[in-house]
Amino acid sequence: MEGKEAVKIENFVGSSTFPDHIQSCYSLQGVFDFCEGDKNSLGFMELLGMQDFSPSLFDMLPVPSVVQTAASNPGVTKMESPEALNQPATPNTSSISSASSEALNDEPVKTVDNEEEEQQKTKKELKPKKTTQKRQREPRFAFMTKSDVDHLEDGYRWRKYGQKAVKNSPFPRSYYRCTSASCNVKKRVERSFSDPSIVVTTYEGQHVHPSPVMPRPSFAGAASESGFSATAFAMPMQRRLSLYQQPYVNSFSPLALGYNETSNASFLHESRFCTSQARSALLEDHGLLQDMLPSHMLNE
DNA sequence: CGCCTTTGACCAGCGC
DNA sequence: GCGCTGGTCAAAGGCG
Repeated sequence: MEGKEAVKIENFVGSSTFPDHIQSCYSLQGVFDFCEGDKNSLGFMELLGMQDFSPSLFDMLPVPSVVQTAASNPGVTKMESPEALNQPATPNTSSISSASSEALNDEPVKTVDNEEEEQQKTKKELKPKKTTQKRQREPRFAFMTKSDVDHLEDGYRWRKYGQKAVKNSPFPRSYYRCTSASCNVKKRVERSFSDPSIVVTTYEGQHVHPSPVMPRPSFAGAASESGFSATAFAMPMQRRLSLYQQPYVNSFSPLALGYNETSNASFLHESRFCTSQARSALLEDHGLLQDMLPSHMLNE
């Protein structure tokens, strides 16, 4: 990913607890500005320490990335950084969230195995349950999506392993785990208390495998779901929203002007780019996109 | 039959 | 120490 697609993440203040963030993020209109291009700013992937994706995963995906227009409809489908309070603000971006610093590297790789074994031992003695070691936290990324469905299609297969009522929210929180063996990515899905139409998804961890889900012939860019080189990307979701989701149009996007949501796959993909300059850069840099976008879009 | 969801119980962390 | 809450487990059941 290039810096030109940097995410603008404003400083979040306050708690690091998720619910609080949901609140605060949601209320933060314009948390992400799409059009103020600071090409030097760090992009989302940089935040994640994934600078080696080239072209960026985002750009490879023709999938509708629902980008929220902070101006007209606050809080919808924004990426959040609920737990990235320590991350440097990265001016400029669109649908992105941020890495949680809380667990990024504080995980002493050291004797995790040993610890785990010990703990498993002790726990088995107590109860044949729970193999959790000292609750290690993976980097987490959260973002909001306006959607009717809770579980958004993101190209990966998930198994629901729990659901809990959340305090101060009438909506339960669902817990999903990537079904791929050896991939311990998890995600939590819940609806925003303040706006039930908004789904807050929190990814935790990074996929260590390509997206296993073959595309349903949904989008024009059906390749989307599979073409995703999910090398280590935990939250492709913002790029792969299913048709169930109400596409959110980034009103800042020049493409949005001539495109409506019916062509969401292409449009939304583009929606991150706010200036024609950025767009042309996109077209130059990412030939892939050219294959995927309707020609008339490219001409625009 | 395999995979998934549901759901109640359990556990750990945290605040009081 | 106790209670609350979030997170996870695992049995049971459903579905294709």
